[in-house]
Amino acid sequence: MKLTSKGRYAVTAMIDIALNQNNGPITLSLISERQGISLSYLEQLFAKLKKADLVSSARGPGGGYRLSRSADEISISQIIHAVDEIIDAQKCGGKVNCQAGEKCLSHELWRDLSALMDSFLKGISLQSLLDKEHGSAKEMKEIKFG
Amino acid sequence: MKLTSKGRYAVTAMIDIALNQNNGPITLSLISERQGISLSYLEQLFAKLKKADLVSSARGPGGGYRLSRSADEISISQIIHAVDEIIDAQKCGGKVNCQAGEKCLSHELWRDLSALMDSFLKGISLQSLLDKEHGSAKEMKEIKFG
DNA sequence: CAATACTTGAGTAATTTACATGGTTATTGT
DNA sequence: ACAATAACCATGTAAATTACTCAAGTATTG
Repeated sequence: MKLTSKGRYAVTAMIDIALNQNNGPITLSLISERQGISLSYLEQLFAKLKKADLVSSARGPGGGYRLSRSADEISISQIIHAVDEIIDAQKCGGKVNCQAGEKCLSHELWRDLSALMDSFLKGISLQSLLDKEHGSAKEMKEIKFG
Repeated sequence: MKLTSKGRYAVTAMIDIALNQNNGPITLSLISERQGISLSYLEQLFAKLKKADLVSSARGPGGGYRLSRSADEISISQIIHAVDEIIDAQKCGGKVNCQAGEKCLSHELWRDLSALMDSFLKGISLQSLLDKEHGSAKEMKEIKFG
């Protein structure tokens, strides 16, 4: 779980598409203008978003990107994970015996927290963000430690 | 709201202290050895953690750091915020009129998400992490959009 | 007074971020 | 067929951030 401005750019772009895709596919040029993100950077991001099957593309005039699924089937977690690489929680492997040590305990606890945060973001869909009406309490009831 | 490996280091270090501070203050050298973080980097992080009043320090032999409050009064949110600077959600100010535009709408939605995420991490205390028994459902009931 | 350990600061290699540039391929309308 | 469009692809890079080294200073203990 990692959360940087890169993830913000991705989520922002996905929001832009979700809001405008009624009239057909959205070009990256349009998103670039509207959101103030460089075209080149958007290309990088959308290569990953496509690889993660969150958007589909159409070439040529009238082409662009659209969501590959309905907005309530796309979670914020998926978007973040598509573009932001994961924080390596264990560099334990190596000389140090890190099976029962203090080190691994802390790492384990961090991994728990990371999983918890991910579950949280899995419960928030792109659509619910747009609607501003995702009752988080309802969705959160399922989240527990493994 | 920002979340990088820097935040992970901070949380890990705080966990280390919480687990060991019974016998008195914990030195950064110890944390450095146990967690595999460089002393110099820990010094940077703990300067901020102290500034945020999450730890208190004692100099000289037998000195070190301890939590400035009980572990269940320190939230993960506080730790993260102490070391990780906030993502600038609005670069809208400038030439573009960004009061009602698409741009500001996306930014507003991101800010909502950010706030939601923060509320979530506010509900998780250092202690509950250690206990692995923070029923998130109970805590989450309060979280709603503004 | 010597050892400890926090405090402070300057400097730096490595990585990541965000962008620029210059192409190529596929699709559309004329 | 032929432009125009827009996704795709690759390389390069300035700026920022990360995580660290090194070197001093200051407060506390025994």
